[in-house]
Amino acid sequence: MCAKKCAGRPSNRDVILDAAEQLVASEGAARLTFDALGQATSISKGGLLYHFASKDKLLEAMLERMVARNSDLKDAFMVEFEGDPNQELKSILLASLNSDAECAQLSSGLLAAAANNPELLAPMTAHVQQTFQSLEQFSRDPMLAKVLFFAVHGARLFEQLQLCEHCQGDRKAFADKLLAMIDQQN
Amino acid sequence: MCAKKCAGRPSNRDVILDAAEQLVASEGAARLTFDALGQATSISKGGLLYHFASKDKLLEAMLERMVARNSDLKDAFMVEFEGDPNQELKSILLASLNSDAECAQLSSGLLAAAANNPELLAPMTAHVQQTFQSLEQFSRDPMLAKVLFFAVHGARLFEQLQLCEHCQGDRKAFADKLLAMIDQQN
DNA sequence: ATTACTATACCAACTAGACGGTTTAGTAAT
DNA sequence: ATTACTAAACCGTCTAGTTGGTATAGTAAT
Repeated sequence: MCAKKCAGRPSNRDVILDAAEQLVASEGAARLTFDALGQATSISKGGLLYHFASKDKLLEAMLERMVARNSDLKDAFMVEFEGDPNQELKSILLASLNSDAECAQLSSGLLAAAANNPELLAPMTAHVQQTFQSLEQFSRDPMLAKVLFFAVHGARLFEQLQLCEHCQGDRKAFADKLLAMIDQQN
Repeated sequence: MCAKKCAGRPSNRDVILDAAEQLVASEGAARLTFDALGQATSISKGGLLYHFASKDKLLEAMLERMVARNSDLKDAFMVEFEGDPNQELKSILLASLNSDAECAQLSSGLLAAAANNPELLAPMTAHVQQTFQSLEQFSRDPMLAKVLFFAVHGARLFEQLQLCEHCQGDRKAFADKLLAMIDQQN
């Protein structure tokens, strides 16, 4: 619950979540097990279960962190695009597309939750709906915004599943194309 | 192996594959088990294993049928867009977006394979690469083509995961927007 | 400075059940 | 005769979750 201000040893919570994402990306959501996770982190199953009382809780935590990171990234882009008439749209898109190496497995949580217990996606659905409202409100061409939003997430999916290799190399060009399309809308 | 030309009773192969897709969509890839599939189809485990000797074979079959259906749909659209300068691109996009109710769970195979054994996606990767070459070759603006391609698959993903509700209702409008964007490219 | 206490962060061993897959023996439609 | 199964028992392995105990680090009274 408390990471810094409380007594006790420092927590491995984020280490575990990182390993979980990595595991899903490399081996598939079905092999995200406490045993495998224990091997990857050198933490015993008991230790893992101390942090996440059940597998569902672990999946929830993965989703939560994913949303939080995305939100932080969006805020950062909002600053970068200050003054741009399409600030909101651009920030949402680039946050989702994000290129930070540390967030490379951002959608592992999504896939893992979908595989193990789709009901866990409910809060995610709410978040998406909120984003869609934002797109609707702040975009001159909402349908274009929707298309670009889906494009970003399609690209992320293909990248995560390694269905295409050059997605990474072209990510900059891809992002530039998205921005150009936004600016060119009439 | 033979569905029509051989003697014996008619095969339930496709019935099984349909149920498998349905199961993945509603319960998640992790609950795609022979037991659950047997319950859903009223076919015994032995019967299922008669058709698909292992789970990997089942997943392979799901992917194969998915690709085959997509290919057939694309051919149908190629006829529909005969003479259109963007025939290829439009056909590829609409085939993937497809709206046939019977193919509603087209990407279940993808998610199930990704979850259980990512290595099974290798043929899929090849297929995607081929599609990308086609896009590169037949599109005036390949980057736009790529964006739209990802948009279609992003929309499919969100629909499959039920991350947004109105995707279905808006699918026609979404498709029209894609086509308009293709025609408007300069 | 020592002692006592508390909260956190684990570990090792175990259990009950689920899962993929096999086997066997038999049935039914064509 | 061939194909397409059913039914049911069975097996080894894996998995989530439990239990009961231990180690570490900070807190606070003495």
